[in-house]
Amino acid sequence: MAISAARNGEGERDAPRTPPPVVSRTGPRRSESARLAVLRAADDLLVERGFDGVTVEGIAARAGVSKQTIYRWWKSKVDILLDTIADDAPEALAWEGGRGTPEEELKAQLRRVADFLASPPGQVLQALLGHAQLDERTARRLREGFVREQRERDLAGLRAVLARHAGAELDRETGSEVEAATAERLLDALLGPLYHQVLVQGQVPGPEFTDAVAEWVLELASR
Amino acid sequence: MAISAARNGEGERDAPRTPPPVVSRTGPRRSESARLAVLRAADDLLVERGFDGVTVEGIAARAGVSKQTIYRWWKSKVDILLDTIADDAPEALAWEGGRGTPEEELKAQLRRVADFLASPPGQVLQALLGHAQLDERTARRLREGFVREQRERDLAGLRAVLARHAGAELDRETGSEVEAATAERLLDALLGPLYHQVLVQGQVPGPEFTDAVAEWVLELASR
Amino acid sequence: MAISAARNGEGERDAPRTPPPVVSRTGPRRSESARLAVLRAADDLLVERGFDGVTVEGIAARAGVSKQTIYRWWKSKVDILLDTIADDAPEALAWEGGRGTPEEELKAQLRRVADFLASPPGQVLQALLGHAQLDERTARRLREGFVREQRERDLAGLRAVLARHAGAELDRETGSEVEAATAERLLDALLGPLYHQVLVQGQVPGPEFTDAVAEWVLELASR
Amino acid sequence: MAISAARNGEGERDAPRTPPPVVSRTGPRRSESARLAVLRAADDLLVERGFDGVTVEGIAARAGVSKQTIYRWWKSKVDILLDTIADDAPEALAWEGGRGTPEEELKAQLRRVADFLASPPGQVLQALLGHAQLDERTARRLREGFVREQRERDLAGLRAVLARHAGAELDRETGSEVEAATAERLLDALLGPLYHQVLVQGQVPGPEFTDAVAEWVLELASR
DNA sequence: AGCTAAACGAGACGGTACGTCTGGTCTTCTT
DNA sequence: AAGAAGACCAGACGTACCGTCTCGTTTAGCT
Repeated sequence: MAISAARNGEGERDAPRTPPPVVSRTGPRRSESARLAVLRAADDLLVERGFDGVTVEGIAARAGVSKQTIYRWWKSKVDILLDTIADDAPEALAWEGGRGTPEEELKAQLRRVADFLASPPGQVLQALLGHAQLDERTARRLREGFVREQRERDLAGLRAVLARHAGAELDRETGSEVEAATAERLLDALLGPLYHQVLVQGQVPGPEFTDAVAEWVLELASR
Repeated sequence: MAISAARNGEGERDAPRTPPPVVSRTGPRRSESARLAVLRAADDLLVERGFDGVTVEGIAARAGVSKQTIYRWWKSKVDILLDTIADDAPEALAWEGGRGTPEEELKAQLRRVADFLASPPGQVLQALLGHAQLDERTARRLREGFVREQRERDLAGLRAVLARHAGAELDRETGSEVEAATAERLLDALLGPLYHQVLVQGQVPGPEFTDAVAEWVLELASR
Repeated sequence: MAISAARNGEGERDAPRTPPPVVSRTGPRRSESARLAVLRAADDLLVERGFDGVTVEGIAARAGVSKQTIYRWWKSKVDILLDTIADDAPEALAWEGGRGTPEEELKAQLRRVADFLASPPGQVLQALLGHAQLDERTARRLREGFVREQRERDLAGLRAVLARHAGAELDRETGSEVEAATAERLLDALLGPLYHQVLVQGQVPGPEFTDAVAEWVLELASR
Repeated sequence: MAISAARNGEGERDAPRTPPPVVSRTGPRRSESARLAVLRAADDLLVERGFDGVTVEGIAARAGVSKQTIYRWWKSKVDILLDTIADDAPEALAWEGGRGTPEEELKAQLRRVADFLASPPGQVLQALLGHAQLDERTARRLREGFVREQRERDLAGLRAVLARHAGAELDRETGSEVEAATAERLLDALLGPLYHQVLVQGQVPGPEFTDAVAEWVLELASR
């Protein structure tokens, strides 16, 4: 729900970010096939050769597109990679509300995040998170864009689950809604260990890890 | 304790990893002042201009040293940065056992980690963790070196604290020693949220955050 | 006289060289204002910024015309410049027969050539002659077009002057008409030093230079 | 004679024009083989593909040298071409004093110039003269360098021939030395027609042309 | 008064070369 | 032998124009 709303709000967002042309204009429109070929090529190169193996020239060559076409629409290879996750990540990381018990849902969601991080788009995200440590501009764009949006989706999803969880546990009490600051910290408790494993230890943990973390978070949520 | 032992074992480790020259030799020895100037210059440049602003040529220029001298002793700028944290991090991240209650000690330790991450050597570590996402070689060297060693120190420290905590809570029970796998997960629960804040959200959280996390970990440890 | 004939024959020559449309047609005709704006812009740019400063895009921008409009009517910027001199040069370089003595006429003509070379259209010619050294296609078009035609006009003009000169000198002799090959060489003797000064030495010589050359040519013509 | 003197004065001139290093310096010296490979490649490319076919990248590729090495020593491809003629032209255009009669010597010299212009280095000169019409910087460098120096050599050579010619004609008269300004103009009369043919008409004339011009110049020199 | 075809503006696109930058390696001289 | 100096190959960077190619819009003449 939150997701489809979000999708509505950003449907064309990966297309040129210029505001809709107020005056009618003439001439050819941006080539959608070129755009997709570039995103595809960047993604492939990153998985195949790693971040340093992604070069604008390499993308251009593999996408069958000229360098200038890339520079017309993107400022850097980082911009391109940001677009690829903007295309792929939101649906892969969407909360699927209301399937099974809260515990089941939370475990499923955390597994989904782990699976995503292991997938090609997830590798792109890892690389961008890495580059964000090295480059302030990348950091800002990533955090003000994807990270912030995803965090909002995650907060909404988590709070929904916790509300159901609290309701099921004691449906007579009043304090149904989780306090905002608490939800933030519980989200960190949920995602932190996973990202720590991935970014610091360099491995995507399996279900036994994510399931245990999910259980802990529910325990902590119950005080 | 564990730390000073580690220090003994790695005293010159940041110097060239070649085994000590067995046969006597002639000619000038490696210039220690050059080595320090290089490490210093690399650190300064990273803080001032960020990772991309650190170049071997730039380090050479600022350290008043020739490029070849750097390449003679280090393979890359990453090697240099690895050396700088090997010098600084272990003591900054050492567990100071037995001061106050277990809870106080755990909170203090987590604050110490946060403070370290905000300090110049911590920025170097952040940058290296970032670069490790982009470069397999860096990832291996960092994780097989500093990350592994620090994790061992952290595990030992955490288990000591938990033992004290368990003992204080119920000193009649048998299960004093925390199970290894559980300690690993509790360590992730302790450090994960902090690293997540730093690496993903891009901000070093304050004491209210780290204290809350430390409390949760103790809660979880008590089942 | 010969000139006006030539002008008749090439009046629209700078317009598209396509044969007149046999079938009747509809739609707008070529915009004369666009054509003039382009020629004007090209000329201005060449004088202001030199040959390399003349770009098709620059011409289009300054003329307020689209690139495609230029490429519809000209194949290259060289084509445009060729058109500008085809418009201007023939009259500026015309021989004005029968004013004063042969010597006066010859001197006046050579001064006129020098003046032309110093004028904006003359700079265009210099640039085209320069470019002809670098580009075979330009060389052919320039030499088969303007250069050949101008040479014919010059030969005719010179022979007329020499005929008058010979007649005045010894009007009893038979050999009035100058032999064709000789006239060619005398023309080279007349123009060569001037062009040499301009193209090799890089300066347009003054009247004392051109007058002396003209005198010499008359001397040589008298054997 | 004048030539060998000139050669002495410019022996290393094509090497880096920086003054001899006053302070002793260390490190590798400029690679002479790279320098020669570059000059050679530029010359070849010009003859094979024309001026526009000469690109810095193409030269680098053919010479087996990196672009940076070229840009370290030359500012542009024009600089490289200037060096190639500085290497080749002076000897090809040297006056060989005192062989045969003045007339024979003058004819031989003019033929030599024509032959040079038809040779590969002569094509380079043509191209540079062409480019000098298009680019002020090239013009200055060419004229202040090679053109000026060659003109001095030519003036000396011509004056020597004319002196012999005047002496042979009337060895009792006083006015042996030709006046400077006159020599300049006679040189223009000698070279002008040839360069005019080459640069404007686009063809290198044969001996019948150059011989006739040489004869005329001697005639004019005799008043 | 339409109809229709050309001319035109705007500008996206694949290319090619530019001149700059840094990375690592290697060579030469000095200490 | 270590070190300073710096030449060298390699290759990506981001820019500038090129000449070609759609697109819609505007404008004449012809029905």
